[in-house]
Amino acid sequence: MFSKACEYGIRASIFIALNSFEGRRVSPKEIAAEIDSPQAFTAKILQALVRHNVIQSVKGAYGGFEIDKNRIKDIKLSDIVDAIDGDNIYKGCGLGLKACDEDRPCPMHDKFKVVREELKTMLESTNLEDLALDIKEGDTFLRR
Amino acid sequence: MFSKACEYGIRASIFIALNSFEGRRVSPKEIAAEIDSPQAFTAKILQALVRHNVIQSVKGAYGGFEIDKNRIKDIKLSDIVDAIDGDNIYKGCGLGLKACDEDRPCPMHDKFKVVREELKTMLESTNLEDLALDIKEGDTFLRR
DNA sequence: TTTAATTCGGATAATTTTATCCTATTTTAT
DNA sequence: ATAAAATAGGATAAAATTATCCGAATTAAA
Ligand code: FES
Ligand code: FES
Repeated sequence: MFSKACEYGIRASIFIALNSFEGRRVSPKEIAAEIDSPQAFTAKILQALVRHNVIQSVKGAYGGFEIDKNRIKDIKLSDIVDAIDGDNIYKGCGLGLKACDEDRPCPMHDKFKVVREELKTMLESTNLEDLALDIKEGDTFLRR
Repeated sequence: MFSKACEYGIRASIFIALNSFEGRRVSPKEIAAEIDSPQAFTAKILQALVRHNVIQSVKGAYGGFEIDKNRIKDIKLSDIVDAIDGDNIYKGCGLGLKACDEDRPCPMHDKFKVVREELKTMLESTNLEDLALDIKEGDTFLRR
C-alpha cells in the first residue's frame, strides 16, 4: 500500500511525537532502533519530513528531531503520506491510467473510488496525538 | 496501490475477456496496443496469469490468449491481484510490521483494517464479466 | 575558543521492479 | 514433412526504490 519510506516515516513520526510530549528530542539512531528500520535511510526520510514541515530538527549538540507539542494533534497521517509518497494513492487511477477521470473512467473506477475515498478519509481523520496516546497506554506497538 | 505489473494484468484480463465473449483469441501484441503497455513485459505477466490459471493460452499458429467463456463471470479482481501482487495488500500490516497481528497491533491497525477489508470485499465482489460489459457499452475505457 | 554532538547532503551501492531482446518450443495449415 | 504463426522462457538492461557511507555544516557546552 505505502512505500517502505512512507511506513518508516509514519512510524518515526509517531515515535517523535511520543517523545515530544515529554519534551525530549530524539536522534535518527534512537528512532531507527525503536521502529526497527535502517538508520541512514531513516535519516533521509526525516530530512524530507523536515522539508515538508511535518517535523522539526535542531542541529548541533543536544539537537535532534521533535514536533511542536501544540501541533501534534494537528498533524494528520495524510500529511506524512503526502510528503513521502505524494498524492497518487488519493487521486490516481487504480488501473494506472494517466489520471483518474470521471468523464472517461476505467472499468474499476466506480468501485475503486469508494475505497480510495475511504482511505483518504481515514488518513485525514487520524492525527499523531491519537496514535501516540495508544502506544503510551501500551495498546499498540511500533515494532515486533 | 497496485504494482505496474498488476495494473497491466488487470487491464489485459479485461481485454481478453471482452474478446473471449466473441470467441476471439488475442496476442500480446494486440493486448499491449489496446491497453497501452510495454509488449514484452505484458507477455511475461500473461504467462504468470496462465500459470495461476486465471487465463488460458493456446500455442502455435491461430493461438493466443483467451478465457473460458463460461468462467469469465467467476474470475474476480482478487484472483488477478493475488496472482501478481500476492496477498500482502489484503493481509499485511499498513505500517509494514512483519505481519498484521490483532494481539500486538500497530497504531494504525484499527483504522487501517477497515479500509483493507473494504478493498478486499470490493476486489472479491467484482468479476471480469461486469468489467468487460461496461467497456462494451462504451461507459468505461482501458486507455486514455 | 575549542571540542563534542548533532543534522545535512552528496556519492555510491544493493535490491527490486519494470522493460527489452532473442531463441526455443509448440501447433496449425499447406 | 515443411513452413508459418504463435506462446514460453532465459538472459540482459534500465529505472526506481531501498540502503549505506562519509565529510561538511551547525550548535551547545566546557
Ligand atoms: S479512472 Fe481509474 S479509478 Fe478513476
Ligand atoms: S498490525 Fe498494522 S495493520 Fe494490523
